[in-house]
Amino acid sequence: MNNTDIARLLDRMADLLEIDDANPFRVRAYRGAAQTIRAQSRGMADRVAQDEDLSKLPGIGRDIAAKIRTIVETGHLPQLEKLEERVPTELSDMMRIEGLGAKRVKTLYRELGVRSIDDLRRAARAGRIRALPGFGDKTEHTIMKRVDAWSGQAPRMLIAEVEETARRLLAHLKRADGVKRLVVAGSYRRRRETVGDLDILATARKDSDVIQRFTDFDDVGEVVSHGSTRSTVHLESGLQVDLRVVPEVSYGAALHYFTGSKAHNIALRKMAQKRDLKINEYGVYKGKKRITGRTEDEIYKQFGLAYIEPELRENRGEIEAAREGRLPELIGVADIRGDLHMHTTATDGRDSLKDMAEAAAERGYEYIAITDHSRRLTVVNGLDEKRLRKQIEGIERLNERLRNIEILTGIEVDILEDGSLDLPDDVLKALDLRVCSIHSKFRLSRKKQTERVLRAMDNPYFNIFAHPTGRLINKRDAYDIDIERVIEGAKNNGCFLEVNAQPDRLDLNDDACRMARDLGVKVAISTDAHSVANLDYMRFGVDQARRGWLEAGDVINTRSLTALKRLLART
DNA sequence: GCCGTTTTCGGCCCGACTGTTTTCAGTCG
Repeated sequence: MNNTDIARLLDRMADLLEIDDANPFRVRAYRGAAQTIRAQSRGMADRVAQDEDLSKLPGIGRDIAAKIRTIVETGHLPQLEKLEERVPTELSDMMRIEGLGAKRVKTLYRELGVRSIDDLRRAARAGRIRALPGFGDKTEHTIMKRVDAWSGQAPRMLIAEVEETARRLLAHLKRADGVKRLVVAGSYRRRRETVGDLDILATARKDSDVIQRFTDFDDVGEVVSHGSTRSTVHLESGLQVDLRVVPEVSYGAALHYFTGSKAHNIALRKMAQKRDLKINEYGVYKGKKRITGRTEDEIYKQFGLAYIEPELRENRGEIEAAREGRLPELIGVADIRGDLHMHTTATDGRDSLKDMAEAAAERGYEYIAITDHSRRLTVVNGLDEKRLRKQIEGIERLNERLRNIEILTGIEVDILEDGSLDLPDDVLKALDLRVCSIHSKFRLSRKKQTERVLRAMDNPYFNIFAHPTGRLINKRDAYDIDIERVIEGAKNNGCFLEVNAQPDRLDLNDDACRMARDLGVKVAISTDAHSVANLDYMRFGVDQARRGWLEAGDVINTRSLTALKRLLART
């Protein structure tokens, strides 16, 4: 049971309770707990195994903590199963259809015996829904449309995938009359690795046609709502986009409100309550009087807080840190001096050594490392000793010609099942740097996988552990590994961990970055580029590092070449 | 069901939009 599974069970519990007319605050408690769990990158199973007190997590008390423990230990939630005897569990699925909440689902069930999405489709087609109290022709029609378009859970999209859409949409909206500011808020602005929808905030004159322009956008598949200050659409791609329009004086408050996270906003709202103030999307209010809200900075100042970067707004201690003046000074893309993981045509890269080096120089880097795969990865024509030595010579020749960038010789060497590295020490020794990674035997036990890596780190030529958990977002789970022990192993051996900047890896994730920082282990942010274009992934890695509270000093490829070489020497 | 340096009981965010309603309930974020 991973966190998503546990959160899903709690959400289901909330749905069924709501249909069952339970106390609404009790329902909300389950939803809140599910949300907290989803926001954790560390597994609940892990915490339970460590015997941690789950009720320390926000929104999780004694009761739900015990339920989580039960779920982890048995895979079941007895209270949910009890409830399912009375309320069909599929009703919870029906609530995923937009426009259907607990009340309507309950009516459909009680009046028409509709208990699944298939039932719902049949009832809508037969025209039985429009006769129900509170329903009508239009509602029946929308339900039919949405049921037909229904494809199960809409997956969160990679942030890199939605960026292009966001850019085009903003460019389109910019040409509306009377629009002043346009910005994407929400998890996109917090730079989460995936986003569920896009939240666009605009400030505009009252008579602006920005909302009309929004619903007229080429890619719009369905206009869900269209009011005077907000509108929601679904794009053809399935992505939901919300636009909200507020007056200029409310810009800061609205930006803060719609950037979230929800947990961060709630924490701040509680601070406001204590001071007899109220925060909403229009400003900070004392009674009916708006006292601030033009900028986010003003709002934080109002509560005696330093400005908190969007990437930190997850209610993971950033408010306390802002109060005590100990927020990190987050790393930026401009701090990066080189890229330490990339491939060429020698293995599975698309561009030549020379092209990669020149492209890196164009991006202002002082150094790069060429790290093609090692021999074990035969499918990508991994380098054996002979071909690697040849590549080293090629790099030496190129270094003599290129003046503005230094190419480090390197390898992405496989960590074999027994923890040995895929090339002999005397070969590894000839290189400037070794990136080590796992590409096989993903399914070892946690103990074996962890020890495999720790043993590999004993090799004096192990520098950087690449994509340390092996996860591919939306495609493959992380292999089972004790990342805390791995970080400690890196610390003991003078090794580093990678933040792989590929948009579907972003591995280490934010929480693990923070753990590394807390344990005093530095990371390398690398693109693992397989083409010149991939070099631009760097900013996604930097985003993830920022979410993990990392400063420039925590990242080895912000160092000068001399300082970097000293770190790689493992002395 | 959660939460608490004023509370262990009594609060718990609220504004916008839609459709079905003659003044508002349901849903969403």
